Formats: sequence, C-alpha cells, structure tokens
Amino acid sequence: MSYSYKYARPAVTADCVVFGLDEEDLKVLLIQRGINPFKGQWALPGGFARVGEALEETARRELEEETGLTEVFLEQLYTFSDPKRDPREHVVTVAYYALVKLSDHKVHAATDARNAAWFGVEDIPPLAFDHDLILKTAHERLRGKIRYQPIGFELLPQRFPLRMLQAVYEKILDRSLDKRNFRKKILGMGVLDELEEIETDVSHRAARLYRFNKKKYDRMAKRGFNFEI
Amino acid sequence: MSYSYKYARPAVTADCVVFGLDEEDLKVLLIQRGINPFKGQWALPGGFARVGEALEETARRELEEETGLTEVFLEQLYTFSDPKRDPREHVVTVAYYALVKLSDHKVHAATDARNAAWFGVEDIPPLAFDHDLILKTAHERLRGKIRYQPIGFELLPQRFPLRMLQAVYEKILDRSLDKRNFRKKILGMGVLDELEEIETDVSHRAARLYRFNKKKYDRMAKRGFNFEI
DNA sequence: CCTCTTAGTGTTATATTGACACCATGATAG
DNA sequence: CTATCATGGTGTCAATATAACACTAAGAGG
Repeated sequence: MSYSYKYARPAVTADCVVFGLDEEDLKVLLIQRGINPFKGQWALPGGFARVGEALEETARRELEEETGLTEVFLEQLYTFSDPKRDPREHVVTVAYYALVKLSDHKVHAATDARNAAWFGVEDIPPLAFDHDLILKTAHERLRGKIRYQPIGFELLPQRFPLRMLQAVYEKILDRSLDKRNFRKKILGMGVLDELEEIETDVSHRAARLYRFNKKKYDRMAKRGFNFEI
Repeated sequence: MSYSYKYARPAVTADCVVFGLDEEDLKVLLIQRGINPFKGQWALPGGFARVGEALEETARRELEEETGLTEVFLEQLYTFSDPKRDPREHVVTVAYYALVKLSDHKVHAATDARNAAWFGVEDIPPLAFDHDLILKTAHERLRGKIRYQPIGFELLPQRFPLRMLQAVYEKILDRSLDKRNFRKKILGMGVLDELEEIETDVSHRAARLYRFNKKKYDRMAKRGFNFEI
C-alpha cells in the first residue's frame, strides 16, 4: 500500500523539547534512537504526522508513545524546514516545547524507545538531526517567556512553597533573585492562592504552600496586566 | 508523473501576512484567488512547498510570484495544522509575516494572481481557509513584537522623520503616544542615525530625517538592552 | 538548650515612566 | 509683509517601579 500525489511532498514530523526541573537543574527529556538514521544517538521525542491529525496531537501522541508523558503543558515553538536537516529526505518538523512536573510524572520509556532519560540543559550529549538547534531555540524561548508569563508553575507540583518557585526562576534565568523582591512581585501579581497548608517532612521551619490560580491569571491577563519578573 | 510514499502525508504550504503602512492605516496585502477552492475570494498570498526548499524560501517565492514583492522583512509566525482548515485535504501551513516599505514598493500583481490589493486591518473582507485566524494571529504578534523590538523601521522609507516613526507605533499599538516621551525613548535606544537632511515638499516646518542603524542595534541587543516602548 | 536551616518581613535610594506647555520654523493666504 | 497655520523640537516634575539591603521567627536535630 502506498500513497501517491501529483507533486512531491516533504514529510512532516512533530518534535518535543520537554523541560523538567529537579532539585539541582533544569532538565530535558531525550530518547535514544532505536532505528537509523542516528541509531543509538540521543534525540528529541517526536515522530511523523498522520493525515487528519493536528500537529499538536502528533506531538502529544508521540510523547506518550515514547515517554509515557500525558497532559503536559505544550506550546508550539518553531518550524524547522531546512531540506538537509534529515539525511534521508526533506522533512519539515514542527517543534513544540513542554513543561512537566517531574514530581508528578515518573517517565516510563514505552514502546518506541526503551531509553528515555533526563539530561541537565548544560550537559546535553550530541543529538541527532538538528535537534541541538531545536533545543537551543526552545531554551531561549523558555528564558524569554518566563520573564513575562507565569509559566513557572508548570514545572512544579500543584502546591509549592515560594522558595521552589523562586528556584524555578533562578534556574531558568540563570541568575539569583532577591527573596523579598521576588515575593513582593509574584504575590503582587495576584495569581497565587495562599493555602492553609505548610510543608511537611522538612528538617527546618516549614514554608507555607501556594497554588497557581488560573482563573485569577486569566482575569489579570485580560486587563493587560504586566507579569514581567 | 506522480510521487508515492509509504504513508499518507499532509500537504505543506507557506502563507504570508504582509503588512504595509500608508498615511492612514496599517494595511495588509491580499490576493483574490483565481482557482477553487474559494475562487474569487480574498486570501493571503502563499502556496505549496517544494521538496528541497526551506519554507522561508517558499514564502518568498510565492510572495514574489503573486505580488511582485522581494527582499522584505520576513519572520515565521506560526504553523497551522487543523486537518479541516482546507476543504480538499489536510494541508499544514507555515505562516510568515512580512513588513514592507509601501513607499519603496509598488505592488505589481504578477502571474498567479491578477488581483492583489491592500486592505486596512480594520476593514478586511471575508477570507479563504482559516486566513482570518492567521491574520489575527499575525496582527497580535506584530503588536506584541513592536513593543520590545525596533521593527517599526521596516515599514518606513530608509530615511524618515521621527513623526512618521511615532505614527507607526501609534497605528500598530492603536493608542496615542506622547511626542516628547517617544522621542526621548527612541533616541535613547541609540539605534538611529541623525542625518543632515531634512524633509522636502512639506507645507510647514521641515523635520530632520533619521535612519535606522542595524549595527548599532545589534551592538545594543548583544548587551541585552531593553527596547521596550 | 544550642545550633542549624530556611521562613518571613520593610525601608530607602535610585531609576523609570508619564503627564504636561511653550517657542521655533517655514509655508501659505490675505 | 504680516498674520495665520501646521508641525518641529525641547525640559521638568511628580508618581511609580525597581533594586539593594539585614534581621527575627520557627522548627528540627544533636
């Protein structure tokens, strides 16, 4: 069985740059390719678009097939179309970036790729195709985006202490922030719910927990509020 | 002659949202479709990707074929992939937006489309496909982008008075700006060359002309200068 | 009870923004 | 040649936002 078209068509894929955050680092999820080209090399999760499927669906489907991740925050990044980016033929890839709560999700490498693993963004192995370029683009976008949109929450558990949120910003922006100013700013945005609960299982004074409130955020965003950190 | 693939592929196109600016309005360049579907309706210039051609090339080629425009400022906007966006089949389109100096370019409708015309952004006829969505997305991006990157120059002649530049910002942001604050801000960025020349053919006091200096801009950008208006 | 770690909190100097009004210049009309 | 009209070009000040800075409180662990 095959499909014929009057004119030649590039293939279309979707690839995902999945960011996660642990105690130490901003991390990226990579898979080890099981097939050629670049067999055995690390690459971004992704795969070919099916006809009738929006590319965001492609991205989510491949992400689940290859890494087991579902229901992540996902946004389109950029479309890479250099005809030489795949040695086999012209493949256009629509890249997405995802933010996941490492705490919630344990990653199960599934069918397609036995080997999925997290790598610190400063410690990435050589990647297949132009995936290093895609990763670099995603990292820049993330740095740019977090400065004016509160997406840091997507990397944290639902309930988190402010210290953790500040750590997200510091790791992504790669500079330290003043605690008092950060708290003033982030609470001043009015998008966090202060919860009754406090941390448990910490060997020092427990911090209050907060929760991101999307409704409040949408309301502020509609008024053109500036979320710049 | 036809091309066969093992798996079905969506078609790939590139479309352009071309912005221009005249004395009154921010304008968009549309073409009237000569063929079905949507024959006779207005649409964004664009067309099918060729294998071996990066999509930005596709966008530039189609733009020239359909409107005669060349060497415009062009940036990728977003990729639209809803499988129903084209009634014929699944067509993924990579949208670009372009900024052109209306003063320089006279638009010659060329081969593909006899009818290319400028429309005020507030006065757009019904468009083919999902082009209204693409146009809306581009307009939002332009508004967002001009606030923190000096791209307004791309819509003006090489040499322009500050009044014109302010008008660009006012038309895109759709609000009026204070003349003194605007001049302070834009000159403070240090990306404009003050020329010896002044306007001619005006029936009032002639204004000094300025020129955008890309080298200065790149130097400032490298230092992380904030170009926010 | 002492120590250690992190939580939580305000003030001040500085920089940025936004509001605001007048004289200068040159073309045109009477 | 004088008046009028349109636009060019300029500085100050108040309000706001930002950035720098240090201590006490709570709770766990030895």
